[in-house]
Amino acid sequence: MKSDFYTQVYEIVRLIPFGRVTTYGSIAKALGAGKSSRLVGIAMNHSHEVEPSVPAHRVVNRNGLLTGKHHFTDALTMQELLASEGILVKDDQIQDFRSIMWDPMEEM
DNA sequence: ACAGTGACTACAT
DNA sequence: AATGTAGCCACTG
Repeated sequence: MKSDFYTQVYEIVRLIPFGRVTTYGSIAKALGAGKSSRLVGIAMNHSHEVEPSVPAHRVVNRNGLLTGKHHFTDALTMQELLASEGILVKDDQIQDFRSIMWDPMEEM
């Protein structure tokens, strides 16, 4: 395998349930590399060229802010995808973020 | 092999 | 509360 780390990140992101979100830090911690939250973000940056596709819109920073929305085709794509899952987004901020937060550790 | 980079976080001012 | 600085580490050129 040529980049197990990225692959592991993608796997976890695909495990995120419909209508839920998680954070970069949580994913990093689930991989046993709690200090590599930045790498998770970088991995997501390549997620668009990976198969099968990864629901990157379900990954936000620890504040529930859509920091990576500009990396999507259009700046509003991420918010719309979330909205289609019943997740309310206001000014790039996920509403009731704490309630829909999903911890990947729970599935491990 | 070395230096730069980044969809993050935590701490400091 | 808001802004700035500093660790963090796998990947790329």
